[in-house]
Amino acid sequence: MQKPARERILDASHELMRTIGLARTTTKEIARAADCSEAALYKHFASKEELFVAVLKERLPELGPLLHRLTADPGDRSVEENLTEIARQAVHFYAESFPIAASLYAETRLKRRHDDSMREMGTGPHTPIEGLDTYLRSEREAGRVSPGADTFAAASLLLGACAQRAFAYDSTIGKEPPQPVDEFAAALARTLLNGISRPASDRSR
Amino acid sequence: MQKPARERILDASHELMRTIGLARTTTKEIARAADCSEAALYKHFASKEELFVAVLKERLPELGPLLHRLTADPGDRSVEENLTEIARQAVHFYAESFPIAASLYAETRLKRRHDDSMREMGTGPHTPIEGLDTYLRSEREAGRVSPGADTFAAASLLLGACAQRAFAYDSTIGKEPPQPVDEFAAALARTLLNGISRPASDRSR
DNA sequence: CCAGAGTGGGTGAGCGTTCACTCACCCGTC
DNA sequence: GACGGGTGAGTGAACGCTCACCCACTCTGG
Repeated sequence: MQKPARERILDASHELMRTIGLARTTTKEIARAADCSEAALYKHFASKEELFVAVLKERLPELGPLLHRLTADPGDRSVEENLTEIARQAVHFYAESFPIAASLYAETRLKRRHDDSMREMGTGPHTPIEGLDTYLRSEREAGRVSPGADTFAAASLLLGACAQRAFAYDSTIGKEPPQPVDEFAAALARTLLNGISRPASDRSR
Repeated sequence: MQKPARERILDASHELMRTIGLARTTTKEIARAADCSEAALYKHFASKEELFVAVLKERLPELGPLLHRLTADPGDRSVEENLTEIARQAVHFYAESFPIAASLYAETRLKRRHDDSMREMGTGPHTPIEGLDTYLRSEREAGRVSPGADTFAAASLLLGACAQRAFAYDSTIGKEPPQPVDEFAAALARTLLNGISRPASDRSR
């Protein structure tokens, strides 16, 4: 036996939730994947629901650190480079966490418990947006972003696009995605910065 | 009895899926809500899974019509007004359809069936993006959008933000949303059009 | 004209299966 | 000898689904 059983159980649950879905992730399947008995699950977790809450709390990745780092120290990269990097990370983050987070909608009881535990920790699905909002505000104060910019709207746009990609294009599994991640991220950052309206100086044409 | 049983069953299933979640929507609950026997369900649908597929196909709203209408005839409203209206509709669309669509991730078998039936109909979660992309391209050709604009990125940004709002802020039920829908939609459209970078003419300050 | 067969929509009871969970018991380590 | 960590064999409940049967209505042949 390699890792301690608790870790193996969490890993196995996480993997099953991602692949066969929350509903089909039964105690029997978890036990088989974690190479232990069903009874062993209950030595480590009081109930299946508590096991799931633990998976959500201990296995889902976070986007916060990157955003905090950039806010604290924007570095010498341009805003566009920073936004591109954020978009790249966000695409990965949502691709990994979205399927599991989404499946909570099938079990509203479990979802409520998870929401509560999130609220206690002062976090939730809205915190990446607020983190990016904060970063953009600091760039605005540094004069690297337009003074009139709506930073919350901008944060919603960028992260929304990344999250949407996770579920709008996973049904097309097998086919390649419409655009490589790097290209997609760069296009988002560029478009968000420049806007799409015809420049005023160009209106006469 | 009012409406035909088939309709009552579809309505009841739809309502239950929204409120208590896909997993807790059992045949017994559906029968009770539709005011008929469990056996009656199977007179109208071959299996529970087929019933769900029917609900998804016949009860989920669509965003396509608005987008096609605007593409065919942009009308005399400005691009910003049109984008604001699209964002408003999209927020409602996603708020209604997202919880159910998301819960499919809990049942990957069912999700695959739904994906297949979507593919046959030539539609899916990516079609609103493509529809908006088409609309923006037509505006670009009409010269009302910057020639260099990446219309796909822009479409991803706008609709992504609307979809994200549906799940990033529904765990905060009880509290009011961070921003009224109309205001949010207007801010998104404005930000997307103008961008957030400091204007070139302003770089000297 | 009308007996009677067929049909669409409905039911109550209950089938087999699977689920989350428990219990009595076991074994190596302080 | 207490105890943390593990097991195999269950348990009751809940699930999706089926079965035999029922009723109201429509069609049809003598």
